[in-house]
Amino acid sequence: MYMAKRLTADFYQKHATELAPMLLGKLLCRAAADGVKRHRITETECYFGESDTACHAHKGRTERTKILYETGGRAYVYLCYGIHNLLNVVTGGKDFPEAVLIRGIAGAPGPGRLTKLLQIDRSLNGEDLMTSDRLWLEDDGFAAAFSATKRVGIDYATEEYRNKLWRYIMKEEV
DNA sequence: AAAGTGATCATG
DNA sequence: ATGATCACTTTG
Repeated sequence: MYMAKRLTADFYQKHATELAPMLLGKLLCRAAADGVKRHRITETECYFGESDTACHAHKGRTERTKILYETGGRAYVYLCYGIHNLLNVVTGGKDFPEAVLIRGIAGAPGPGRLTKLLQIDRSLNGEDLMTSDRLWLEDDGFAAAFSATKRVGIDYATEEYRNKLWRYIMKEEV
């Protein structure tokens, strides 16, 4: 048996392209009034650098995107379509913008649904996942099989980047 | 298929 | 100050 342990700095400093599939099967942990809830991540998607036309930072550093340029291990939460809070994990080294969008957890498919369930909103933007007592990630040794597909909802990106297989979906447990 | 909803960013 | 644009979800 493997004790769940919090993910640490060296893990988050990998590139988003490498880390996105590794986040599948990890536990998204959220402190609530009635205790800590843990949810297994089932779907992720990565956004990688200013050259990625789907990445929020593709037009450079702004007030909203500056968190993406930080060293990996922070949360990037933003409001999408005026309604949904979307949770990303900032990855990689300092001054290179990249992140992994958490698109689904067990029992709550959809990036907007899971944040509603876990009550994650922009007050958690910038949260340090390595030290926070409100939001963090753990590894309990679960190894996930997965498939890679194209990202969704990014019609505005160039064809090259629309076609990247940067969405990772965990296969059903058997 | 289309609305709902509001922060963000570029433009004036 | 204003307007276009969205990394979605729900409803019909």
